[in-house]
Amino acid sequence: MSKSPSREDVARRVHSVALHLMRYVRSQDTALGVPPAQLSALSVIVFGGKTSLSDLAKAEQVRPPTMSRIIDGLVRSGLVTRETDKRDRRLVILTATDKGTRIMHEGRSRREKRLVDLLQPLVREEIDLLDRASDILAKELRTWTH
Amino acid sequence: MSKSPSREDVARRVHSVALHLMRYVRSQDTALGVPPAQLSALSVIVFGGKTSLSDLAKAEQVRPPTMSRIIDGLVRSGLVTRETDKRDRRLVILTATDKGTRIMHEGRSRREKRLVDLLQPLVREEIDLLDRASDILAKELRTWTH
DNA sequence: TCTGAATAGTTAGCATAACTAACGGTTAGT
DNA sequence: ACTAACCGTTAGTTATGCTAACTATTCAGA
Repeated sequence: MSKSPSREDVARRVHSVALHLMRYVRSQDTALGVPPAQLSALSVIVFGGKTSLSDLAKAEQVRPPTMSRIIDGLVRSGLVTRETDKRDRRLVILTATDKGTRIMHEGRSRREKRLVDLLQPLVREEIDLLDRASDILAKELRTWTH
Repeated sequence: MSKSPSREDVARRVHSVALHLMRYVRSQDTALGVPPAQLSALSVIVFGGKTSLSDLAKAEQVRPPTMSRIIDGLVRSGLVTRETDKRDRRLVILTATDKGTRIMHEGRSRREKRLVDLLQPLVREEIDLLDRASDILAKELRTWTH
């Protein structure tokens, strides 16, 4: 029977693991030729559907000017289209192109493969445990971000 | 009894949680007035002790020229000192100043507090579960990075 | 021992990405 | 109709990533 760890200990470990995990999966993204911030924004556009620029900026926790230039890059690469909303002409509506959608799915697939490789040696019980741990953290993160 | 999730599902959830968790804790770092890459490098110098520039670059998964400039910033802010090794005069030895050490500990404490806040509502069993999950992932990450 | 290869770090030049401040165009409220 | 609020862009600064090319130092072999 091992001693129960303190919240501080667990916080430290969870933080360290999250940090290294992100480094581990991000190494796959360079193959796509799309810079990280653009890739992240594209992901929201593809999987979240059409959005305005401000909403996207909020979702990515970035200021509007920053998002404006990220979109510049995506439009220049033909991955996203920019159009003004008919109802409210102040709004900019972003839509992923076919090319953008294709690249995003490829990227997602690459990252997932990489993570699945990592989880490969784990047994059923460990996989289930990771799933429950993810759920717990996801639930708490939702209460803090919304 | 709920159905066991596939490795792909778990990979997706773990990835998503790690992503949001990093965003959540990083929001605390702006208060320190030290940019993210510099903070990360400083962390290695403070907690890992003296290192050469190349070793630091490897640890941070960055090219030497990039690390050289990150160190420029840390030296300019008086958080780190640069000196050439006596034995091998090609090497640059980085050491954290008192100010650098102080700031690093403050940053670590802020991040941990933030994470402890997140974990606050969780019960004992959930904390233990997160601890085991961290251990599992940490172990797998070690086999892939070393 | 001397000469050439390898290693460590820096400099220069480029692209991406973050910020604030300031601005123009659009909509909404009184 | 006027004013305030809102949305997005432009301009300018700083930070961070890369490759290529360079200097200085060390090492290895003839």
